[in-house]
Amino acid sequence: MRYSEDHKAKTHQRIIDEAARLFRRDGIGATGLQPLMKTLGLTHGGFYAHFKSKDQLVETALAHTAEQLKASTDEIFANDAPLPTFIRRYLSSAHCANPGDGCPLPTMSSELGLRGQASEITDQVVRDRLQAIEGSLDTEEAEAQSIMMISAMVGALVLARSVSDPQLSQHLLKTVRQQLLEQVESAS
Amino acid sequence: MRYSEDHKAKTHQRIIDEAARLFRRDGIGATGLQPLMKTLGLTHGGFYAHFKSKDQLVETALAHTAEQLKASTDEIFANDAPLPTFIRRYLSSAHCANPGDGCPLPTMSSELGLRGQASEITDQVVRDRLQAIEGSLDTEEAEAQSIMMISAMVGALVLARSVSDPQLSQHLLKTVRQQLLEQVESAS
DNA sequence: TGTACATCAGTGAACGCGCGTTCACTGATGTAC
DNA sequence: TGTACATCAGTGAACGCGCGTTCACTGATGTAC
Repeated sequence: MRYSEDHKAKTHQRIIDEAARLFRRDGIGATGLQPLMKTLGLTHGGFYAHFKSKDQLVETALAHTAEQLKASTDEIFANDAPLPTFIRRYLSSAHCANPGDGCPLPTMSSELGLRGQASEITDQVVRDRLQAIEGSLDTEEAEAQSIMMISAMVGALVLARSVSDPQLSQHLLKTVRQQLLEQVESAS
Repeated sequence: MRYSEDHKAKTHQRIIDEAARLFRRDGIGATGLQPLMKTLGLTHGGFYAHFKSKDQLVETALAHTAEQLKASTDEIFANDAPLPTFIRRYLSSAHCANPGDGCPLPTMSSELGLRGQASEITDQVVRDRLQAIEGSLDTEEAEAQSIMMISAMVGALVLARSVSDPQLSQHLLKTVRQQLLEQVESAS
């Protein structure tokens, strides 16, 4: 069957989008190409009309996630007083409950650390975020503070997702959220 | 071949120790029973003389890790001014470089979150740590501060292990270490 | 003390399964004449 | 306008591989007589 001109490009993008979701939600290793393609209503053989290998998809999907992340971060930081918004969103129950649509840092640490080329994308994500936060802090020690904030946010999300007690999970999120917001307020 | 009386118990423990290491280093899913047993100089079939299934090993190994962790934490917190020691050890280059011998929280978040029974062990690990830190803080807001500290430490380790640039990695660790140590000093 | 037997931790081939990957094939549509 | 052909995204069976698990077997040692 021959399709319309942009059909292949659309399918290509659908694969990337779904992969970016599943890699973050379930991990790279636990995401099979067969289930991935089935989710899109396709068969697994067709995958190789779009990508050379799973590894190539991983890199593409990671790059796509990084781009998306930068765009949404930049959007937040284009406004006034962006830091409280960023903190509230990052440490929201929604972000905690939907790792597939969120930040890849808390979920993919172990798998990212091992990959050579792909983990350079991680470096850029971390540096971009640090710069954005640092830029909106007027204090001395802005750099150290931005590192502390990012670390606390990533750690809080990791912990909130790891524990099985929902109350403990929410308590961790809420506490770090409030502490960081206070810190931002007192700094301005 | 029949072995000495405590031979089986020793092998049993060797399996648990190695599994606890590999689960933290490579993840549960990525750790195969065949390579695990081979590392111990055994064949894979013998595994089932010791455990009913891989799942049972996972639970046993996780419980063992939690116990070990509690023991080493308690040891640190039995001394005077334990917090600086704990912070320095947790955010050391050695801990960062050897996930297999360290805290399971930064590496196993995604895999732990999905497991029912096993993730209750995680709850206990988190609560134990919080209590230990909280107890050695004399300030008001000791609870909130201990949550912030744990989050920052876990997040810093996750980030330091995720990035590919060693300098960035060390910088993240060092900055969070110094910030937390200052915070502890100023609180006492 | 010497011999026959029981024990059972560990062996290694085999099982079904899902993985990533390959490949001969399909068939609706665009193009050539 | 009608027909023959080329295209190529997607199909689905098949590949080797490592996984978790099963099972008939081994053979050094302890026990019974």
